[in-house]
Parts: sequence; C-alpha cells; structure tokens
Amino acid sequence: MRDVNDSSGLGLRERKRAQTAEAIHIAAAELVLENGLDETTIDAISARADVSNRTFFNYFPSKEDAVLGIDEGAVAAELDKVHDTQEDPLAAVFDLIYAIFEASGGKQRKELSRAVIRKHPQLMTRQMARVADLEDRLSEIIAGWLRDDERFADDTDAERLEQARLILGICLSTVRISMRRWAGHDHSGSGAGSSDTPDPRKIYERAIATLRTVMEKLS
Amino acid sequence: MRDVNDSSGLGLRERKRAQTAEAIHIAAAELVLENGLDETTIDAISARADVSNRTFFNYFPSKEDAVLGIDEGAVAAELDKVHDTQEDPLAAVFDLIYAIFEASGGKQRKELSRAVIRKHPQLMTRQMARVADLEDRLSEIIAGWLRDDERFADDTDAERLEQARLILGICLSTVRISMRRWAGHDHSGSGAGSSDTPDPRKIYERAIATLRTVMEKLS
DNA sequence: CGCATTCTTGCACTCTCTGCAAAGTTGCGC
DNA sequence: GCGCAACTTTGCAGAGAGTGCAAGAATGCG
Repeated sequence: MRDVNDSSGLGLRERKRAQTAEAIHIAAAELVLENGLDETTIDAISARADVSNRTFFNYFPSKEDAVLGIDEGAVAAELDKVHDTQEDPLAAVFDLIYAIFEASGGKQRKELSRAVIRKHPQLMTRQMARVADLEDRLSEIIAGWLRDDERFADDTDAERLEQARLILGICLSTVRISMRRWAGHDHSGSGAGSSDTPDPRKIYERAIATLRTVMEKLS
Repeated sequence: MRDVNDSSGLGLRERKRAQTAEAIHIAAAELVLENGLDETTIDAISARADVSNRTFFNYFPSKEDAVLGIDEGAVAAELDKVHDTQEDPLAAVFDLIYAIFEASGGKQRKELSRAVIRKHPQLMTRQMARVADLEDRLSEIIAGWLRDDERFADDTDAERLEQARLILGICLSTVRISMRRWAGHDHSGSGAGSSDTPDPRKIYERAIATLRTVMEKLS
C-alpha cells in the first residue's frame, strides 16, 4: 500500500491522500457530534469533505471507521515492530494495545474522538471488536512472550495460546472501560486549565492499576 | 427461543410463532453452514423457511441474530429473575452470563450453533457484543453484589460500578474464549454419537478455572 | 358468528457497500 | 516539455440490509 520510492520526504500524492483522509474523518466526527451517529449518512460526510460518495469508500470501509479515523495501514505497520523480549506480560500487552490505538491519531483527532465516544460509547465497543479481529495475530505474539515466562513454562503451546487469548481479552476490556472513563470525564471544570486532556499513558497506567486491584480482590 | 414442543398453556398463536422463529433459525444456520455467512442472504433464509422477506424481520433484527437464534424476549426475562444475595461475585457473574446464554436455546439449536460458531468464530464476538449492550444493566446488578462484599466495602459507588464493569468484561472474555474452545472441539470420535456435546456447565466451570489460573500467574 | 387483535406480506424507500470503467492527476524518465 | 505508467476520483449500476406503511388473512374470545 505504501509507496517505497521516497526521494525526499513524502510526495505530493501521499500528502494529499493524508489530507483527504483527515478531511473525511473530521467531517464525519463533526457531523456525528452535531446530528448523532445514525442520523449521519455517508453522503452527508462525503459532501462536507468535498469528495464523492464513492471516494469515501476508497478511504474508509465504514462510517464508524471514518468517525474514529482508523488508519488500517498504520495499525498493520505497528504490528510489525513488536519487540521480542518483554518483562511483564500484562504491561507488555497494554503497551501493544496502546501502540495500536495511538497508531491512528493526530492531535486534533483525539479531542474530536473523545467527544464522539462520549456521545456514542458503542463506538468504543466497536473499536475493541476491531482489535479483536487481530486476535489471532496478537494472541500468537503474546503466547510467544509467555513462553519466556517461567510461570507459563510448564504449559503446552496450546495452553499458552488460550491463556494469551484470555489475557488479551482481559486487557482489552480494561482498556475499554478506562477509555470510557476518559471519554466521560468532564474537563470543563473550574480548576487550573492548562493541559486538561489526560495523558493517554496515564490512562493506561490507571487501567493496569485498576485491573490489578480487581484481580487481587477476586483471588 | 422457546421450546417448540412445549404446548403447555400456550395458545395456537404463540406455538405457531415459536415454530416460525425456530424454522427461520434452522434455515439460517443450515444455509450458513452450507454456503458461508456472507454468501447467505436474508432472502435465501426466508425462502427456505417459507416466509416472506418481510416476515423475517418480524422475528429477527439481523441475519446474525437469526443464525444464532437469539430470543431477545427470553434474555430480558432472564434479567428480571436475578437473585439478590450472592456468594462469590465471580461465580455469580458467570452464572448470570450462563443464564442469559441458555435463555435462548433449544436442544437442536445448540448442535447447530456450535457448528456455525466453529465455522464463523466472529459470530461469538458478535454474541458477546450483544451482551455488552446490556452492560449498563448488568454492571449495576454486579455493583449491587459488590456492595455486600467486604473486599469492596471501602469503595465508593462509582468505583464499585467501574470495577463491576471490568469484572463483567473479564468474565465475558473468559466465556468467549471457552466457547471458542467448545465450538472448536472435534467430537467426530468413534464412540456412540448420542450425547457427546459437552455439558455447558462444564464449560463454565472450566472457564472460571482458567481465569483463576491466569489471574494467579499474573498477580 | 362477529369483532378485536395479531400476523403476514408486498411495496416503496433509504442506506451501506462493491465492481467496473472512464476520465482526470501526478510522478518520473527521457 | 513530453509522454508513459501509476494512481485517484468519480459516476453508474446494482446487490443486500433494514424500516414504515397499509391491506388483507388468521386467530381468539365473547
């Protein structure tokens, strides 16, 4: 998909393509904020982004993807630079999910997406389901990590794979719920107003802390 | 989905309605098994079930629901008979999910659904997403249980709700992965073929055991 | 039997999404 | 600059999902 011949930086083509994608995403998010998810048609998004209906589908496979600004290529690229050795599997899985999510994102995007997700939490579930499509690939990566972990050393490959799936699922749930909190967190408060958008890393740290708390209480 | 053969006290109308739902479900599942999920159209399902396209939508809101034979009414009914006091939150949540799943299910249904899920694991994710739609209601129920649990006694209501959401998510992931195993388990063995379908309860017991194992290893 | 309720169905319609082919752009070597 | 190759945009045609409506059929109950 990516062109390999970069003589100096990015060509006009790639820049234009990125611009169009951004325009469609912004249009989609704004319209959904104004009118709601179901009330926003792809025709309307295309019109605001000044492209044809057909071109919309050249950039995003669905309305939801456009609203969230998901860049399939960036996600795939992220998967290819996964590191081999990892200390704590749980932390590593969170890092992985974090990387995938951050893969598609500018700055403006995030504020918009946050507002959109606050208005339509179902999108978050959808987002997770998307990651779940990568379940097989991700699980194998995680299972590979587990092989190097003494606590899973006695298991068979099949057992490790199943446990990897479970760990992935658990981490995804944790992230989703934390994101929900993030989206729902009202930052129009009175306090010092500097950077009131939470640092994404903080969200993940908090997520992993919550998970550990719950796991301890339940064991 | 109500048992078609259970005519106790039900009028002809209700029996016929159950029969039609069953017929549509069977037709959908069989066609998907034969031709695949995307290749099966609602028109084809309707034709095999001998109803009109329009009638299909009187029974199921989507193709996926028909394939899985989901009975929205039965699920809702199940939610209403949730017990108050519960011993172990984790076990209780599994019981709850179990009840919801079993709510829609005849006997024949299960063998079919199993084969279908084996062929199209995405349906399982979809199934879980459906339960996730009940997240708010379920989470509140679970949060109520947590209030009676000493380990969560010091938390605020908001904290308990968030942890309830997380617990629900974790249990759902666990169930999904166990179901995957269940669907994938090859039962074409040599022995007598009657009841080699694993007992659903066993699946849940195994699921909860797997979860505990992983949680212990990760703490 | 007759009336109210419910179920089925056809019809028309919107919306998502895909394939195809024609026309326009861009990049690059010459 | 020229022209070719690659890429992009767009319109068009069409399948498929899903909904609202209203006419007509089946059912149940008094």
